[in-house]
Amino acid sequence: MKIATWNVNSVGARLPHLMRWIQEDAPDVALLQEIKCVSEAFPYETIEDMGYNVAAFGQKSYNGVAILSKFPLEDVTRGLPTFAQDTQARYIEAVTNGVRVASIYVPNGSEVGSDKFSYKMAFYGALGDHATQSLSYGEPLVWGGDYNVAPYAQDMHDPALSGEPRILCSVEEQRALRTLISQGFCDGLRQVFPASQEAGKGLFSWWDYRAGSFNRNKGFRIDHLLLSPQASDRLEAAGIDAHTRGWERPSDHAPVWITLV
DNA sequence: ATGGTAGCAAAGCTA
Repeated sequence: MKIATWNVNSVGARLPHLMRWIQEDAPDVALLQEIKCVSEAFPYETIEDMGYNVAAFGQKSYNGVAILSKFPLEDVTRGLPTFAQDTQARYIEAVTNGVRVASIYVPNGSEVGSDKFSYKMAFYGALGDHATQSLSYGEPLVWGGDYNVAPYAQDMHDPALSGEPRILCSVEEQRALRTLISQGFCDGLRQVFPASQEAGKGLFSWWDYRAGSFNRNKGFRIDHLLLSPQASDRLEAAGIDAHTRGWERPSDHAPVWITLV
């Protein structure tokens, strides 16, 4: 069972890429972020014709998340249950083929110390509360998404940025993501590619559109798949489809995937 | 170096 997460940066603008990637990569489950459209505007027919069930939770112009699956989608939840006051579409959850999956778009945070940064930290707090509940059920759980944090120095093209007061890299953000993982998740990609080994170096999932970041491989690993123990026991393989970032008019993020036995 | 590019939507906001 292959489960992937991808921040597509507008499902409308990226539909040709999404279709090409689905055909080439054939994920069983795709967790999408930043669909940037209302739920009704999702290209359901196009994706359903490719053999997927779709559940979307969108909003106008910004944010928005979706789950695609070759298996039926059951028990769909839109919005973080522990963050009822949130007005932005950043979380959707469903059970598919016996695995409870979530597609998560953590706020970017803009600048460390800003109001948007406080919102990011509050979102992490709500995620932690929901994780406490979710992990208590002892189910296979895969939380995929754009967490907008590079948790360790090895997740940055320049390790010196780690802990610096800049967005994606700060001590506060790293603590928030590491604390979430410590509640009982495993970082799927790091499990397969330890940062201490050669294959674990230079694994990035996002490259800024500006300043030729991709061509210079100035990337960060901010998109993650977090697995409960019942999922990580079944972890077989993992990877990042970085080549999609080299396609014409790409998303600034690349798909991250795992397979479960 | 406070730039640089992309998407939405129609000027500025968000990333």
